[in-house]
Amino acid sequence: MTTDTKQRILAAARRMVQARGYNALSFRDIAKEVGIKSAGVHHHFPTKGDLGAALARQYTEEAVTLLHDLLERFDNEQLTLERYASIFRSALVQDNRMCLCGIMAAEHHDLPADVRVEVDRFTEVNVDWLCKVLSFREDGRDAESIKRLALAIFAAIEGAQLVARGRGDVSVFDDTVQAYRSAGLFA
Amino acid sequence: MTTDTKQRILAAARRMVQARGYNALSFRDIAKEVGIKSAGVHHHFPTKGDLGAALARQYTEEAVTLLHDLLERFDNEQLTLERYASIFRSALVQDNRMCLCGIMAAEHHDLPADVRVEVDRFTEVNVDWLCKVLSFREDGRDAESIKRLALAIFAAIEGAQLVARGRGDVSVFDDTVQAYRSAGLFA
DNA sequence: ACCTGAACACCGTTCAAGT
DNA sequence: ACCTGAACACCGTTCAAGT
Repeated sequence: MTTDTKQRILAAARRMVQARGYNALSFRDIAKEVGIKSAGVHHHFPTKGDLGAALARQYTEEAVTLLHDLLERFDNEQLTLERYASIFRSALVQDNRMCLCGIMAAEHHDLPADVRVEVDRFTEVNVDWLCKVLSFREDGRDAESIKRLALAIFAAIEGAQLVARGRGDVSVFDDTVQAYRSAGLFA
Repeated sequence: MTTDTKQRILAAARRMVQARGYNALSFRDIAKEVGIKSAGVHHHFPTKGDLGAALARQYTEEAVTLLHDLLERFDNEQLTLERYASIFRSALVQDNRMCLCGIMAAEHHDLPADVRVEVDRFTEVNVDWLCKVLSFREDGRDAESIKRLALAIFAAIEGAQLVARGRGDVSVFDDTVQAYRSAGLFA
């Protein structure tokens, strides 16, 4: 049994959104890629909002397991955060794509409510994970201060990805993350 | 003599892009706001790319003079960077809008070449300005290190804006910038 | 359950035509 | 120079109909 239509729709849609955003997501383009008609796509995802929400949900789920694995083989903060940054880097390398939730955050105004919920959850998952990584430190930081720093690291990496993508140049991402490190934003 | 149609088109378009992005920019919506037909908008800006480029050019020009004034009344680094951050903050406060070039960076794939050029120039203007601010420091940093830090500060602030907008919460921006400061990314 | 064909009201864009 | 009306090929979406 081959991968079913629903999964192929999700895969095609994911690639489109990471490359061109939620607004540029087209049922007709998806249909062309999958080999059915656009009305057929609607059978699996009644509205564009349903597709977007499913997309973001799946994306966040994958992030959860990926980050879980990364935390399991935690050795030290620097290497772990380097691996974390390299996840965002790899999106840029793949045809200058962006984090699905990063690009969707920019389109906040056009997102249906249930898509927004998933975008928020992605941020939460990342911030919570970064909190865990940072709590390995022994600098007696309180939980609130850790949470703010975690949010800052997440925002900084999203920003590095956004600016590097705008320039169409991965080395901008590398330089920026390097500067974050030497400035002391993270280990 | 009142403001002419061309300027009113640019003003309406600016508001739309900062709220919903380049892709969501609609000639028919602009026409409705200005009080003419969509074909009339094309008389002033032949293509959507022409309008986008003019928009980004005007936006960057305004940034140039704004940043110039900010540098003229430079007193110390911390206050100057606080004023700088507050520019990006004010966009969020105005109906959760974004930096025009930030949101356009996310749409990089869909931008015509001449729009991309302007988005790049905005980044350059900001980075160059930050370099000047940072060069007031007396820590004997070389030019390359200053430039990387300037790029990092710009990317970090864009990221803070992006994430805060995604959550629809200005306080996320404030917390993040505060964390950048305590982490030592900037004074 | 899964998909198509045809229709709806929208796009950006073009172009001939009006003033 | 400035704008309109009408047309073009596109959208997302709906829905009745086919298998």
